[in-house]
Amino acid sequence: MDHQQLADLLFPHILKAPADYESIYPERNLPEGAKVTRLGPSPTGFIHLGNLYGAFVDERLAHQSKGIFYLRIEDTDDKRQVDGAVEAIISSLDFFGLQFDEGATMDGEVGQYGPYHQSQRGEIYQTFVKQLIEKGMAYPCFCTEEELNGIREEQESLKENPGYYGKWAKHRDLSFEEIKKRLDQDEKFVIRLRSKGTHDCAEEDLKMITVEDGIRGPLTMPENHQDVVILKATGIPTYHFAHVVDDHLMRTTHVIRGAEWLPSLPIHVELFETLGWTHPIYCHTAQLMKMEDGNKRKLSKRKDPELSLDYYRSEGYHPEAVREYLLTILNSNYEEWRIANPDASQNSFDFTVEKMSNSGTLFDLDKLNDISKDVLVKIPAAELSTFLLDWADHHKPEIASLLKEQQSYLEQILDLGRTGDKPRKDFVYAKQIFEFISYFYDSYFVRADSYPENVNEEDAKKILEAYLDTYNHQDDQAQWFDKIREIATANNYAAKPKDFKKNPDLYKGHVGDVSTVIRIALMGRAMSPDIWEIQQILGEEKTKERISQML
RNA sequence: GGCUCCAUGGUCAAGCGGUCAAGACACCGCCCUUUCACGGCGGUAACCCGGGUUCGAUUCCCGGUGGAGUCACCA
Repeated sequence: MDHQQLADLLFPHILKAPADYESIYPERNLPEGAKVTRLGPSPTGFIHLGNLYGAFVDERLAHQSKGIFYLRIEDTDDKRQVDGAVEAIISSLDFFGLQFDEGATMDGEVGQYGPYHQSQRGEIYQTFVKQLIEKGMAYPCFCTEEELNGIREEQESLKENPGYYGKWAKHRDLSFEEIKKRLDQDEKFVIRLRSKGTHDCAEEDLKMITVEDGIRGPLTMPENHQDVVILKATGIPTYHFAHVVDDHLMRTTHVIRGAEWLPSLPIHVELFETLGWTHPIYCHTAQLMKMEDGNKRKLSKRKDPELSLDYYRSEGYHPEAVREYLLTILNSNYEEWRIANPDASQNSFDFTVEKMSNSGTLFDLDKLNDISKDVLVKIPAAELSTFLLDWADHHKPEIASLLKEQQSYLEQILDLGRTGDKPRKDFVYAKQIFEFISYFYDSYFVRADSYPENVNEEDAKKILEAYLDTYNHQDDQAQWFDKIREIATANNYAAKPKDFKKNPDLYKGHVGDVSTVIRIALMGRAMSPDIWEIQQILGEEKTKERISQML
């Protein structure tokens, strides 16, 4: 078989040679040790936490080493394109603070290694495919879907491994004439790799390959033996081939991807070898798991829409909190570092792949929430109010207008109890914050909690009546509290909790119960910041009104 | 089913041949406090099983078991 002749027959329009691309995309001129990473999403419009998790590693590795972090759109699957998906991806990542140095952007492409949309790189891939055909390392395959299904069924009934390889590779050795005849009949074809891998031998004779994974250390597995499709009938490459060509030509040094890619690693290794290139350092990250029916399960795009990035946006999680959470599950020593450096910037943490976990991490909302509290408590009220307003604008327009009417009122509210050395950590995410402070707004004020058990209706009324009678909005905090004590004593509640604890039989309760009654009358709930401070913000009129309503 | 990865408390996770097996979240208790929080202190709770190697295995090796992933002209 004259391979050159076949190559020209198959790809007459390809005139460039691989060497041309090597010079168009030369080695990058970067400082020693600089890492080049990439994010390669397929534009289905759906990004979830797992994508962000991986993207974070890419970003940290690149920027920590003064390297390059770029965005490449892997749109080789024409069936799964979604309009506006690229924009959605970029803006979503930007929201969480991830910026690309190169690649696809809102305003087109930036960088010398483009195009960065795989759909626009057809000629490049085909040039390398043509070269493989010239060398006899790849061949056209005309099998239809039905034929392929037939092969698989036969393999299944024979209990042989499924796939296109060895004797099952029907079109591996088609003659030039046969190929030409099929081409003349306009038959559709794909290009397959002619794998050099072994398969029909004893288990112990299987050739193994060892790849040093950046996270997992040495990985040993059987070499690839499948004649995988590298170019689809549409002339577009499969992921495998596009990955190898692009990451070589774009001079990627580290490929960070999920563990679901582990099984196809041998394919990629063979492809790199066949093309005569060295592969980048692979870092296979652990997958984000979810607990379901007592079992862990990989986060799934279809089943877990609540774990899409949009979920965190619409709930109003602060991007900084999500980053902080991701960092703590990404690097096991991050939490420790954070405790030692409470005010340091996240970027000053020395991120390493060695400290990454390689077993599946269960997504833990409790932990995220806890971290979020710590992050939000450090954000000044003015900034927090901007964040809240921005969230409301996008997700709760009716609340947005309400909040905007009195912005300084909002800031006072958000500042409550958050100053001093023991600030309250009441806030978790925007939606929750609004619910937490909703009693400041009449239209959202609800009475959710009831009086403490040891205070009966009658006493509650007496307490509130006395409170209203003696209420003076000008009282300072001490004066105000003295009055509460008097009311407590007058109704046989201990003025000090300790007195009550010493002699529980002498009292109906203690001054705390009295406070709780007032709190519930004013705020509708048993949990809130300091009552006196709230009253100062609420104003005299509204305070009295809420108390009166309960009489 | 083949191949691959993984295996320490409920969850995340230190550990890398000798430890009373860290820490964080959650939970419980106590303290502080006018209440609610915050904070402080303390507590419950773990090395999947079986063989080796070794003076000694959570740690190394082998075999089970369990969980996960993957076997497309999807990425």
